[in-house]
Amino acid sequence: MSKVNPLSMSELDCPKRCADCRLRASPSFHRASEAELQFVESQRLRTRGVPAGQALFVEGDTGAGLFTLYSGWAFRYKTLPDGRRQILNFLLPGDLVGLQEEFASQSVHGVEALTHTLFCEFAQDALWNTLTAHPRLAYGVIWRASHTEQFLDANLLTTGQRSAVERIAMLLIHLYRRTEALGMHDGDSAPLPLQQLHIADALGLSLVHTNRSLRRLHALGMISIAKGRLRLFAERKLERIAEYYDRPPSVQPLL
Amino acid sequence: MSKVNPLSMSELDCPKRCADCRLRASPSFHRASEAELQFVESQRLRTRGVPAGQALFVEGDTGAGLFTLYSGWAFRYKTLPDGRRQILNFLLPGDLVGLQEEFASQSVHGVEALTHTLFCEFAQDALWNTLTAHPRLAYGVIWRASHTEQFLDANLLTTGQRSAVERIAMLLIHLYRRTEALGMHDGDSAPLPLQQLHIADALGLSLVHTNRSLRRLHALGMISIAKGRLRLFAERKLERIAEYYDRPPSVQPLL
DNA sequence: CGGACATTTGACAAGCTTCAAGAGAAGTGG
DNA sequence: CCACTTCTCTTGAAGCTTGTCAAATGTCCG
Repeated sequence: MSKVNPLSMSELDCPKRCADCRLRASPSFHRASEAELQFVESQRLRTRGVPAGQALFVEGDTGAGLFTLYSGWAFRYKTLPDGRRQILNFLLPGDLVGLQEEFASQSVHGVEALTHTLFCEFAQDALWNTLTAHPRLAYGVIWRASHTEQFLDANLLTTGQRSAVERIAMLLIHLYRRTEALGMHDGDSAPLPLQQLHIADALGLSLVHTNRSLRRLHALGMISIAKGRLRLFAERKLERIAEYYDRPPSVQPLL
Repeated sequence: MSKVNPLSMSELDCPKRCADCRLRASPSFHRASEAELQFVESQRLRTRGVPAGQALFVEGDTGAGLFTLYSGWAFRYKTLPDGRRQILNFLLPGDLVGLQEEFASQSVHGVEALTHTLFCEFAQDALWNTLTAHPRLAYGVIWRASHTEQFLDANLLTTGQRSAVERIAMLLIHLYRRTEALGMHDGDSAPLPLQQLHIADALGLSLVHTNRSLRRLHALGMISIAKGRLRLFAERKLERIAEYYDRPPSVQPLL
């Protein structure tokens, strides 16, 4: 099960020094200066591991802090009182979560792990400290907030306007490319630790209909999902079905 | 047509000095220091008026800048190539738009005016200048980005999980409260310069079904929309229908 | 091997969309 | 100021995508 890829090492612990961070060794992330690294390290409280299926925090929690996902997969979600759940977006290594909690008395969404995950937790006033001490890092935070917003926009377009098959095509392309940009691919297959229920809840579809639509795409020979891995056999055709042509940025900032 | 309310004066021009800004005179916005006011003014390029139904910029435009909505109503949207349109959120005075364009080579959404609007346009490097010179203002920018994200989350929950009537109840409550927080109410009615098509496109519903659902809520005596004004007769009941209990912050930062 | 959970399939119901057309409101020009 | 045009709102009818209920098959793991 051990992988060479640094972004797949969910079983390994997070190093003490940010300078030794596996993420920062990846070409997918901006290089930080020595001073910035030291600063980030000073703002880092601890590492928190969350087993698959467990929550980092849930809706209504108070004092949920600011986190960077170090390894593994997770997702943000909101629920209605009767249990309906909407997955807002999926979190991959490097993603920042908890920015909204900075400005709200209690958390407005939950975060749950899909695989075993490690989060780096930052101090309560880390955002303000960053803003006053390291504008370049703060710029990165805004960059990230802005990109999350971009994906939420895209997802809103999806759930609001696209049909079931279009939605699924869009989500699969999106995740496929994000993992690709992070160097998580293995040959022509991407990791995909989602269950169909996650896909359904992310796209506003029922589980049954999600399954039927997935089968349809499979029957058309366009996709294959097996053993937690996703293969796209007709990326261009899927792109046209979904009318989705976005590509994730190849290099991202990291807090 | 002339109102006493400073936030309704779409027909009036924006003052030269930010210190004279009508928005800043409202208790809905944080007070800025003298230095901050001067700084913001130095970053402001000009005022741009956009007539109702016209675009501030459209998808694919390059070099769209950073704007604050000074007066009037507008909305952000995305479209699919076949014409389907999703309204992402509605913009009210004080709202910041164009942050995403800072980080993208071309704009990923359009902005269209619902009423006659005035936008304050900022310089290309205003964000970076703010970050380095006025962290408190930059904190406000992140606050705003975070709150937009919060609404997008809420809207995603809506389009993904709620039924037509629930969606409409949610949107009407949301807009009702936002206008209320801005002091735009007139007795028990709120301004609502939307057509049913806007409501439909914001919620991912067809125009016809939107109309039917609106009629239903009207027949139940819960709402009334007439002459561009919205009245809610059973706010609590609507709240329970939508399972939507959020309230907008009473005081917001302003760039 | 057994139990829990995920996926798959069938049948039916329902909510929503589409097509179509009339009624009302608002803007335009003579 | 009124006739004309155009846009918005409203309502009916039919059809389709999607949801719900139910149960079988497959898979993982102790």
